[in-house]
Amino acid sequence: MDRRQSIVDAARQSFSLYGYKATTMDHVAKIANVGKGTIYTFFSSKEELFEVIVQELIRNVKSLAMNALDPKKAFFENLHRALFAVLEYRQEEEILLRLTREVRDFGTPAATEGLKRIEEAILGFIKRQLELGMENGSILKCDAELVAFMIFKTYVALLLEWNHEERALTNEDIAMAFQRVFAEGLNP
Amino acid sequence: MDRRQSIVDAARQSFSLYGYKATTMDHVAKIANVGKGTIYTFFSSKEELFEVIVQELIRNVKSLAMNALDPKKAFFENLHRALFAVLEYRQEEEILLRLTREVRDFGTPAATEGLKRIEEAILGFIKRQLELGMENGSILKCDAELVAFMIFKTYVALLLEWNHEERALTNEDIAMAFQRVFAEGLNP
DNA sequence: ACTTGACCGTATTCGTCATTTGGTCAATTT
DNA sequence: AAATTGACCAAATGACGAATACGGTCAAGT
Repeated sequence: MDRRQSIVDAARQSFSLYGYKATTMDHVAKIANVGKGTIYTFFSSKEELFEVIVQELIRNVKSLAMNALDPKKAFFENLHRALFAVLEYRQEEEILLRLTREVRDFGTPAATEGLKRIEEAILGFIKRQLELGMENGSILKCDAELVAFMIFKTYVALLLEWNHEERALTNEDIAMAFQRVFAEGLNP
Repeated sequence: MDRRQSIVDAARQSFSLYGYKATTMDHVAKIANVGKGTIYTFFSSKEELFEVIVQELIRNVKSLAMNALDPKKAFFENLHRALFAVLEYRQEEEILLRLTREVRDFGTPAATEGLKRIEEAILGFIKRQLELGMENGSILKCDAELVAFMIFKTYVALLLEWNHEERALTNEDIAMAFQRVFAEGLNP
């Protein structure tokens, strides 16, 4: 295994366990079994190393979303499937949990920026699906950028902010609400 | 003017300027021109004093929402008018800005709880409007609690989190998006 | 009877010094 | 000659203890 990959793997591990701020380059070097200065032959800074990890996460998210789509299913069902897959990944991927907590607790600039980039990738995916949906007649014409934002924020709020203990939301609850509100609308 | 009201007014002023945490009872006493011990003849604790201010804010929010409704306008236009009024108030009322910032920066428990109570009052208003709308046939049957949550979270995200400098959102943009997505739906 | 502000235990803040960190580069290794 | 290392450095961060502040209390004063 080459050194660059060892360093990237070590960094991913450390960011996952300790977050961005508490990850030291000394520690990354030790995990990777290289001298600290060797890191700087591949990456100009801690931030650039983190950027590589963020790019990785973005690729994973996009891949997950694409793989959740099933050509035989309806537009909104697919959108729900993709979003659910992505947000489920976000709930399980250790490094994302870590970074989310760090941003919430400390507002670390690099972590904040990294998570923002990932969110933008998700929004971009939704926007493209909306545009495709309009082209092939699956949905009516709308402002794709704005609607993507609305859908995403609502979805995230449902998954992360809905806190009624007597009434937990199931995956089906969310899919149905999604269909009811965004697909069908509330007008008689 | 009675002492109790002086104390409440002084507290509102101090919470507005310094937030919950940095507001001291000594300072409130000085603004109100009373001895510190006098505060405790009316309120058993700092939290109880804060609670009175929160109740006030909730009353204001409810009143604003109700006053924005116009019987001659359509359901969603009214809902947008009420939400816009409430969130505009939230953007301008000094104490709410202060508390929001404090929760974001420090997560002060009392401030967090207070803002949550205000949010619940807004959600309650939306839910009631949805229920009334269903009763009089303005909207189709739906899960009022869940839909109120979705509408509110989307609205807040549009007002507070939409950050595209090349494309600021106007009141009309939001009203139209609201109508397009929640009222009409996206299905052909 | 009501009001006050000194007092108290606890919590918080602040200044200081010790330690750590990201990045550098001379020395060492390959 | 090229690649690697880890000691070093200035700046940043953290730990610690003393000083100060805070919410709540109540004896003294009005």
